[in-house]
Amino acid sequence: MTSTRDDPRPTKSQRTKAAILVAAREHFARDGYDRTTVRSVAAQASVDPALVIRYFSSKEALFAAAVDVDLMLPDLASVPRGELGARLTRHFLERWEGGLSDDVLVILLRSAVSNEQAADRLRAVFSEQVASTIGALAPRRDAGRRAGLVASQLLGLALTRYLLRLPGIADRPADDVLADVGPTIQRYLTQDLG
Amino acid sequence: MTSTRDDPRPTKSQRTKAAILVAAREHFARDGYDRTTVRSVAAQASVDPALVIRYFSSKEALFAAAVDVDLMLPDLASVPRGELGARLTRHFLERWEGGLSDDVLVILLRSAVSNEQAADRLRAVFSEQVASTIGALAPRRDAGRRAGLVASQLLGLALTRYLLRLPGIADRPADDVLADVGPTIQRYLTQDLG
DNA sequence: CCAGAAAGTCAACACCTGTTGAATTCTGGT
DNA sequence: ACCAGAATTCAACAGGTGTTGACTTTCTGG
Repeated sequence: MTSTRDDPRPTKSQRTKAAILVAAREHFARDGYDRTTVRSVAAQASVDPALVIRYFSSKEALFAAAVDVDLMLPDLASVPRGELGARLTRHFLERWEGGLSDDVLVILLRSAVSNEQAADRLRAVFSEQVASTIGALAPRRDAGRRAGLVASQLLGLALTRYLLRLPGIADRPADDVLADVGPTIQRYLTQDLG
Repeated sequence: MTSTRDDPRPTKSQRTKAAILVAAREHFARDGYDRTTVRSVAAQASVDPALVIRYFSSKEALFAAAVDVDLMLPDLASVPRGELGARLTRHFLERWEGGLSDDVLVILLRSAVSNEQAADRLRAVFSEQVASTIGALAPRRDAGRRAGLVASQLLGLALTRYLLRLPGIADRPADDVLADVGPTIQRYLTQDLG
């Protein structure tokens, strides 16, 4: 055996497993679930296709592993009520735009649109992370409604800006977009709803 | 020859061609471009796969034909300025929700996310139809910006409501959604922008 | 009634997919 | 230097894809 446990340096197989995961994220993000092939992921990780299956059992399981995500939403409870919209929107933009970011969000959105399993996953992330965070701010009765509205605007922003790259929204600086969209989110979070 | 022209009853081949198109729209809408197979479209149209190719040359061309769409945007010039948001949002919801509707919008959005050709097409529809309609209302300088914002919210609504079926937005009556989202669109269309 | 065009089918191709089990190479401990 | 066991590759499978060209059926005008 190479090491029983607590070896700080990851074992060889752990490292290639991680490399496969990185390559998989890149491909899933760029091409979506269907167009991503086990062979292309393997090639990019400089590895045999069979190894990908050996480590992850199947393409579906590889996807599930690639998309295990934490939105890292800020704690909105400590934010002044009047800045909620701007704060949440900025966080969202940074999470998408950050060069360091794993491409997990792109993967999830791109794949969820044509893959029911991915859609399940996204709905789960949404209700566990977004809806519950917002639930902490609003009366229970409104929480789902507000969360849905926020999601419709923020995911719409991601869709048009990062996936479709629509002119008029994709070609503007993040700060400008923030200034326009932030107030909408603020309204959805705090405004009286009929 | 069966008829030179202006025969009111479509010829046989025109009818099966149309049937293929209907089947194709249904499959592209439900499954997206990649998962839709020429064979399954042919089967649903009760026709040989080869015929699909014979009539449309290739799967890509079939897709292009299936997605040739007219948003049928209302003429916003005749709408009172204060009702623009509600009017445009209602039109949009009806266009998606209408049982009679061809599934063209679902197809376009679902496919555009993972298919660059479809994305081109959607950007074209957007700039030719949405951006120009809005351009008629706003100063040229703001038009692109407003159109982008409107698209981000309306496509986000479609995404979360019809494709992802997020709870909190998909399970509410259209009128409720209209009441919440309409004012946002109104703001994007008419409000002063910094 | 029948030639010829139109409409549609058949069988096959070349290629690509996820996945498998056996075979091979690599590596660390004694 | 040896060798167990981990790490990885090889070759192949069964099934599905878009597309093609030759063939057959169906229709129609003279």
